[in-house]
Amino acid sequence: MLQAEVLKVLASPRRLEILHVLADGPMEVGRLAVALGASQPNVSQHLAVMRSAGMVEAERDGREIRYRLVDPEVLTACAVMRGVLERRVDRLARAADAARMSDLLTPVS
Amino acid sequence: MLQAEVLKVLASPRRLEILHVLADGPMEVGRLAVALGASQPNVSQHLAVMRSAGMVEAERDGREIRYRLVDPEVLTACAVMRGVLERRVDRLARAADAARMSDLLTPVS
DNA sequence: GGCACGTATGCGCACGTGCGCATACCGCGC
DNA sequence: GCGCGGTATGCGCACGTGCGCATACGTGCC
Repeated sequence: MLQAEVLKVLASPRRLEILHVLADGPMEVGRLAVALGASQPNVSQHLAVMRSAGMVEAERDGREIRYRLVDPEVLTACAVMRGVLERRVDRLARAADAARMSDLLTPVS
Repeated sequence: MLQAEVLKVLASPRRLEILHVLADGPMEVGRLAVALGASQPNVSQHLAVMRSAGMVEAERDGREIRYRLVDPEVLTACAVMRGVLERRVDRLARAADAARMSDLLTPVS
């Protein structure tokens, strides 16, 4: 399952944040670190992971290095995942409502 | 990032295999274990993870328990991921070709 | 009730990984 | 060359997690 490799890279809150920030356009490491409230080495490390996964590209600009998404399609995948998540939340909410309903019907359970 | 929770569940080779097997219809734990060549406790554990993530549902049938996908949309997400993966492989292949080309042009690098 | 089958759970271990920290590398300006 | 800002790398630790194994639970059958 090669997909697992891609998914492992995405299965990290920090990297997902990086992904969403880079969705609005390329950005340098330092600014990313500030935007995420994380340390620079940490961001750099995550970017290295995403880079070796072919998910982002690095481009040098003077002393700074700008990272950008290689395949914006990953955002589509994230959107689909978000849909799955939302439907799951809806189901949970509905289940909670149903539970409350049955509470009303049988107050002394 | 709630998405990370969903992605963590998917970021496992075994669970992806389970996902794809269940894509062809509900199945019992034992048959899943055989199909995957994994131990029954292991499969049961992964199913528990996917179940508490709201990804699969369990239905009792006699002594056996049949699991099925809750939201087939996750398969769509997997398909998108697969597309991302394939494009990545293509890029790598292209890069390899380019490298071979430059080797031909500059044999004594 | 006892038994066999299918499934779930608890435990221990090995391994991967995210983080902070210190530090090395690199390119620019003086 | 030297210092400085920007980035990458190495190290150690704490934590989560997948696995095998043994075992408990639950269900149908005799």
